[in-house]
Amino acid sequence: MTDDARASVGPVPADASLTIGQLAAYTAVTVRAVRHYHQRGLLAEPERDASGYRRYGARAVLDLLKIRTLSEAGVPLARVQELLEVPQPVLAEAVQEIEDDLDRQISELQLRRERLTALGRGENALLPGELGNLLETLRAAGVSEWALRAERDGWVLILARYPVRGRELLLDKISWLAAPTALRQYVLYDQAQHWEPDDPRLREVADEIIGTLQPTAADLPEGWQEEDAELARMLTVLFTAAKTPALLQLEQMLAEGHPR
Amino acid sequence: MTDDARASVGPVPADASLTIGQLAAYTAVTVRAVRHYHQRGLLAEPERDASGYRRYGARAVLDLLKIRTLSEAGVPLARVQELLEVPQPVLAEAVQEIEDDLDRQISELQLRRERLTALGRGENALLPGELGNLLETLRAAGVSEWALRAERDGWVLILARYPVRGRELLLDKISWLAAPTALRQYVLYDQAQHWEPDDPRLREVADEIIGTLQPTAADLPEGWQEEDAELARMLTVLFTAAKTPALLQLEQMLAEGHPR
DNA sequence: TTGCTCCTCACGTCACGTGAGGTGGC
DNA sequence: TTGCTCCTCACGTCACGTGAGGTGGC
Repeated sequence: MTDDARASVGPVPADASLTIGQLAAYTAVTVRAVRHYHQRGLLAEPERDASGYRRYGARAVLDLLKIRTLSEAGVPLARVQELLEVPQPVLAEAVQEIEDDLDRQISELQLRRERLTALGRGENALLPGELGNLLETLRAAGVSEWALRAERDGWVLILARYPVRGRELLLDKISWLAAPTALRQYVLYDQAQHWEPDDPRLREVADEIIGTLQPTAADLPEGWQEEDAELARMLTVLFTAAKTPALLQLEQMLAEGHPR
Repeated sequence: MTDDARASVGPVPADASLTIGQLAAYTAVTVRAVRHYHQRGLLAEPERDASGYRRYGARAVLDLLKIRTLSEAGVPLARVQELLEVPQPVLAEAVQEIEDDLDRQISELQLRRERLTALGRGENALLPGELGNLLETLRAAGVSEWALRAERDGWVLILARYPVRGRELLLDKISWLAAPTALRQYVLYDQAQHWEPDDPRLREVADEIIGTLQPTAADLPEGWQEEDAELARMLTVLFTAAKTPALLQLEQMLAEGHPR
């Protein structure tokens, strides 16, 4: 017997070999997976015993641990097969890349975990942070549920279609509302919609608002790019879609432009 | 128009609505996935425009963000569907469990990352730590590659079949080899196999080993449980499978038992 | 005799991916 | 007219899971 012959891990005496169940249990894969790897040619078919049962030696354990390690790291079985036939230094190099990939997967999972936590706080928490902040500010100021929803839905649509300009406009609105007078006017305007069109308080609200700047779609500067004109139209459509008679009356007063 | 009617997010004017591509891009899913969610009944089919194109409002964005968040966390779509119809507090409770699940997934990935690093160091690094240590000790002592492989493969098979008793025996062997004389005898025994059966150095090695304890399968205490008897037979099969003439001669000398 | 493991097909599963063939707006 | 998006089938993919029907060892 030569040293070479002994060095290769040959067939093992049946007494000291493993059944497919033992192999699978030790390497923590399913029996079905082992058979699947045989079918795909990833794992060599071992000898059979008198009953036709597969009998595995130590090589199968090593190979299977390798296959599982790579496969669980997200490597497709086709690629695993390639890597099984490659010398150790090349494998080590490939493993580096797979590790980077796994690190990205872990970061992704941590991101998903954060988004999940957000969902636990309500669906609005899944929206961009700036929008969430705006809605919180308005809610804290006593803005009606309906207005909150209209604000949210309008911005969602705007942001989805114009991510860059939309975000700029949103930040503009947030800084505008940072002024207490602006926020107060917003709340008044919101409350006014439930009044009768001839409610005398409408006049008071109009007088308070007139004279202070309130940006609207109409204020958008001329000469905007086409995208911006499109955006302006979208803003108009969204924020004039559902106005109560009281609001229309209020806007009429504002359009006249001078306090009575 | 009643407050209730306005509060529900109804169909959006086509001018301010999203195409399936815009919706998909903003929520970072594929167009195909959105259609798939429609097919499964997860996401309501929206109105169509004159060309038969789907037109989405803000509700679809919110719903889709919810679906994506849950689905990416590993929740099956069937379960996602259930959770979409559940009130917020119940959802929040479910999210807790899903978070725990995600945490487990992250831990699993970190484990896989460690195993991947081990694979980068060679296939032996995938084996149990104790076995790896044993092999390192022997390699450092100058044991032949063949003996290392035989040792490794033998223990792999033993550990796979008898995880508990096998590990105990392995630890026994490790502590036995901690004694310098034991390690030296191991190395001598290993080297002797390449000599001629009538090499006079065999006598010297035999004389050195005789008188010191070397545990073998034959030393196993009587009255072992059946598993242990089975294990003993396995040990014998494994470690007498491939002996050179020199080793047989050496064992003959050892069996005689007294130094010449 | 019962229970457990093993065997080989072969169809099923899950969440979409990927053409196939065609229409519509700029 | 070209390029891009949209539409609806409908089969394909990946890594096995899951019976179906049968044998073998204790």
